[in-house]
Amino acid sequence: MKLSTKGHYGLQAMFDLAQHYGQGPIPLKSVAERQELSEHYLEQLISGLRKAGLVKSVRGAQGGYTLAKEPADIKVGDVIRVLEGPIAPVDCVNDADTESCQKADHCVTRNVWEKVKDSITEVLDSITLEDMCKDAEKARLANNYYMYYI
Amino acid sequence: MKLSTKGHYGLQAMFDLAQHYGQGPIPLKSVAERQELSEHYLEQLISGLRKAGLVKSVRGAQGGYTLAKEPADIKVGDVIRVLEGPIAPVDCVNDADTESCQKADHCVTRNVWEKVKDSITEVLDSITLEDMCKDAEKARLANNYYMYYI
DNA sequence: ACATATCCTACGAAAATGCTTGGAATTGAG
DNA sequence: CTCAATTCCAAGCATTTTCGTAGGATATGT
Repeated sequence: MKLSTKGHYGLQAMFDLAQHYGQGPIPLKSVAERQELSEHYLEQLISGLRKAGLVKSVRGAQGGYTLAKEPADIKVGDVIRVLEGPIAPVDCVNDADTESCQKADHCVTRNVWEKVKDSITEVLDSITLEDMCKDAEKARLANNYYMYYI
Repeated sequence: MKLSTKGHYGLQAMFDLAQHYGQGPIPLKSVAERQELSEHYLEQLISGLRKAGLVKSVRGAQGGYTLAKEPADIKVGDVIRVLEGPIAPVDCVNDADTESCQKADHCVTRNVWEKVKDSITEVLDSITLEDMCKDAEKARLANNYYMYYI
């Protein structure tokens, strides 16, 4: 039940873009530096996100990437589905899968994975990039408070 | 976010043992046949479950495996943790991981994975093998009903 | 004695992962 | 116009993981 680095790093990158939303195109180099990730590898990940319509790119000098929609309109689930494929612990609970298990109707273990799938989906689709930015801001304020009074 | 076949097949095997609980040791060969899995491969999976104390074995002719506890006392989460390792989409939300991310305290993406972890754990630990057996029985009855009246 | 089992170790093919490499195309700034 | 910054694209590649298979040793009821 592990996420690959695609989903892991990719969400970090999208969060970074969300934090700089409205500041024009952000070069991937700066994202990679802040998030301490390989720029070339990030490039591959963000390529998929662009094709999926989640980010927009501006080529050439002073170019970079921006979110294609407002942070409030991008769910973590949207990002993860692009980078990791369908959210489904086993193939037989993947709706898009044509040749799923014949026993599907009366398969009890399948029911377990269906519940897990629903549960993960619920969490990922309930969090937007804006939510994450607000969390970050809260954490920042809490940290300042701490530093000031101790 | 995929489960490996270890967790997938392993849970099927445990469910099979649960359905035959109280009938003495069940040879792996019969489990493998019913669940349509490789016996040799299942052997490796159940070996881990035995070492973890979830199943007991009886060697020799007329031997086999039985659950070490009642189906009601074995949670799906127990089985999955043995077969798949800690339930944690990324390492930095794995409590057992010593060298987790330094930024842990103020990492916003980490919070997302923490929520996902909690959500999966909640589901897997809320279902016991007995629950699965009851579901199977319900499905069986519903199916008979259907076959009888149509 | 023998058939039926568990137990154990090792091997191995195939796929996925996590990048790196190298270069082409685009474009704003000097 | 030139140059540096940047996206875009395709391929390669080492490592790890996955998903088993193979072969045999050990135990035990009949």
